[in-house]
Amino acid sequence: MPTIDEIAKLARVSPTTVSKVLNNRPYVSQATRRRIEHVIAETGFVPSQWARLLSQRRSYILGLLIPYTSDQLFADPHLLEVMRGIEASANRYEYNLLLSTTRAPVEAASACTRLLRSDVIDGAVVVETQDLRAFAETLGSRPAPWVVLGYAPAGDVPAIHADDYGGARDAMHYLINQGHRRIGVVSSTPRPFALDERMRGLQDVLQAVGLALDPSLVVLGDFSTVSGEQAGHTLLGHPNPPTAIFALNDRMAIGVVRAATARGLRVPEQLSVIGFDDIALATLLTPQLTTVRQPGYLLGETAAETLFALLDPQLTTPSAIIPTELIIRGSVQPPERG
Amino acid sequence: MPTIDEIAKLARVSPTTVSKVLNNRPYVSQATRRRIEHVIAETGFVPSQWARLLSQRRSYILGLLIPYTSDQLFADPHLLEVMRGIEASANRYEYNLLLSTTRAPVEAASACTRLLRSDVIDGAVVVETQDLRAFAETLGSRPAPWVVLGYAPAGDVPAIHADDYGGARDAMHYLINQGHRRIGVVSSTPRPFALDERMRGLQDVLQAVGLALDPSLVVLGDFSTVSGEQAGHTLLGHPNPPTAIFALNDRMAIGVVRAATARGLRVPEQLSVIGFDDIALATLLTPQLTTVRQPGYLLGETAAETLFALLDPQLTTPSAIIPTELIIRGSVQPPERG
DNA sequence: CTTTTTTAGGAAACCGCTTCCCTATTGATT
DNA sequence: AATCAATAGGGAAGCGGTTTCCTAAAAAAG
Repeated sequence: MPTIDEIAKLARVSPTTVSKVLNNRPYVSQATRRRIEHVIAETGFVPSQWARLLSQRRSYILGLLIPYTSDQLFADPHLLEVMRGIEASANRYEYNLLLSTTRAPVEAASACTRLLRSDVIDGAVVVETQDLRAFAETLGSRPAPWVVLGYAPAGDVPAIHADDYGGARDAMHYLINQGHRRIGVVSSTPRPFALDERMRGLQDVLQAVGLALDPSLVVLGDFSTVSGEQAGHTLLGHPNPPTAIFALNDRMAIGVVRAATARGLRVPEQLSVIGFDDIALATLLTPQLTTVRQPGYLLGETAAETLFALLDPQLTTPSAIIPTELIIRGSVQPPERG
Repeated sequence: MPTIDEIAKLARVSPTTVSKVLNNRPYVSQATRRRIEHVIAETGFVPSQWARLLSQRRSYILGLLIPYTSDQLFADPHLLEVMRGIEASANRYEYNLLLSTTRAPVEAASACTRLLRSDVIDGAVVVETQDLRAFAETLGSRPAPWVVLGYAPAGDVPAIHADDYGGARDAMHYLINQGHRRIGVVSSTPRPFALDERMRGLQDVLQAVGLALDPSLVVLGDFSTVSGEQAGHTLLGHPNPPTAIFALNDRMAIGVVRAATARGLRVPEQLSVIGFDDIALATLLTPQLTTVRQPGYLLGETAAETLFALLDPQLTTPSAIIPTELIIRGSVQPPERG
C-alpha cells in the first residue's frame, strides 16, 4: 500500500498538497487536483486511518458496549432490535460500529473502561448492567462520551430507556380491568433497573385498587424462555394459582404459555398471559401474545442520536424516556367464573 | 488523557522505559517497573491505540462486512446466528468486531473495498453478495485478508459455506420418500450461489427419480416471511397445486404455512412444507417445521477461525464446507390419497 | 583484578498523515 | 504602475506511541 509521500512523488507535488486533495480543501489548482486524483485512482491508494486519526482525533467508530456474553445478546430479540436502531443511526452519520461483548460478566466493566478510555472509539452506547455504577466511578477523567441504554448510574451520563413504570402500570390496569384479581408475576433475579421500575409500576397499580402483591406469586427468571417456563410451572403449581400472569419480558411470557400448555391449560381461556417488549415472535404464536411494546428500534436510534449530539457540541439532548404502548392481542381475557 | 511522555516525566524515566513496561518487555528493573506501573494506575493512563498501531500494524479489529441494509441483517435469524459464531470466535482471540452494513446495496462493494484497503481492520469476514466477483477484482493489491461467507467469487479467497447442494438433496429425497410427486419450490430472485446450489440439488434428485421440475411450480421470493406468504398463495392457487412445498429458507417456509392456513389448508395433513436453515423459530410454530439445518454458529466460527489462520501465517485452512442435517419435525407427512 | 557479558535506561528516528506557517505567484484595486 | 489580497504550493513540526541503537553500570567469567 503506497503512502501519501509516494503519491506526492508520483504526482510531483508535496504531501501537503496531496493531503489537501484528500480532504477536499481549497488552494489547489484544478490541474494539480486532477493530476493527484488520477494518481490516487491509479494506485488504489487509501490513506491510513491510524495516521489520519492520530492527528485528527476522530475515528468515526462508535462503540456498542454490551456487557453480556454474545450468546445472551443474540438470544435477546429486543436487544437486537435496539442494535438495529443504533446501526441505522450510525450509518446515517457515516460511523462504523464496534461491537464489544464480554466473555465473562466480570470482565464487563474492565473491557468497557478500557475501550472508553482508549481512543479507538469516539463514543459509546453502553447497555446497562448491574455494576454500572462502580464502572462509572472507575472511568476516571475524560473518557469518551457515552450514553447508557437503560437507567443511568450517575446523574451526569445521559440515559435512554423506555417508560417501564408506565408500561407495567398499563399492563396491570388492563389485567385488573379484565377482572383478574389473582395475578402472578415473573420478574428477574439480577435485576436491572428497568425491571425494578416495572415492578414498581405494577405494585402501585395493585395498591391503588386495594390489592397487595402476594409474594408467593412472584417468581424470578433470567429473561430466557426456559426460565419463564420454569416460573410458569412454579406459579401454576401454586395451591391457589393465579388467573393471569404478567411476565416482565416476552420471552419469559412465551415460556409461561408453554408451561401452561404442557399442563393442559388453555391460554387465554384458563390462564391469561401478558408480556413486555413486543418482540416479533409475539405475533407468530397462537394465541398471539398481548404485551407492552417497548420500541427497540427507536430506543437504539435515540441513544445513538443522543451520543452524536454529545460528540458535536451543539445542543445536549437530555436523557429520554421513550413511551411504551399496550398491544392487545389474544393471550388475555377475563377469568372464568370460578 | 496523559501521554506516554507525561507518564515518563512523572516516573522520572524516559518514554522508552515506559513503553517497555507497557509491552512487558525486559531490561527494566523491578523498582522502576513498579514505580511506572504505579503512575499508570494513578493517572488511569491508557496508551493511544492509534499511535501504537501506527508503529505496530495491528488493530485487533476484525471487519464483519455485510452487504445488506441493517434491516435485512437483523431480520435474518440465520445470519444473526452466524454473527454469534463470529463474535464468539473473535472474542476468543481478543479481537473486536467492526460491523459494517450498507444503506443501499449499490454502496456495498465500495464500502467493503474501502475498509479492506484501509488499515482500520486486520481482516474481514465478508458475507457473499451478487456483485462480489466484480468487487474482488476492484480490490487491487494487498488488501487485508478476507474470507467469504458463502461461495467465493474467485479461486484464491477462502469461502465457508454449508453443503447447500447436499442439504437440498436430503430434503427432496425425504419429500419423495414420503410419497410426494408434485412439489412446489419457493426460491429467491437475486440469487446468491447458495440458492443456486440448493436448486441444483433438488433438481438432481427429481431427475434421478424420473421427475422433472415443473417451472410453474417454482416461485421466487426474497427470503422474507411475507414473500413466502405470497409465494405460498401463488402456488396454492395453481390449477394443479402441489402436495408439498420446499421453501429454500425457513422464513419463507413460515410464510407458506401461513398462506396455507389462511386458505383453510391444514399443514401437514393437506400440505407438507419443508424449509432450510433451521432457525430457532422453527420449533416454536405448530406444527414444528421440518427443515434442513444449516449450523449458523459453526459457519460463523469457522469463517473467523479461517481468517485468523490467514492472519497468523501458520497453516492456511482451506475453504470449508459445513455439513447440513435434515431435521424431521411435524410439517411433512405423506400426501392424502387424491 | 581485568575482561567480557548482561542489564538498565535513554536519545532519536520513524510510522503516515495533518496542520501551521511561510513564500511566490497571480489577480484585483486604486 | 503600484499596492494589496487571494491563490497555489511547500517545509517542517507535530500526533503518541515503538524500535533501533547506543552508553553506562553491574554481574559473571577468567
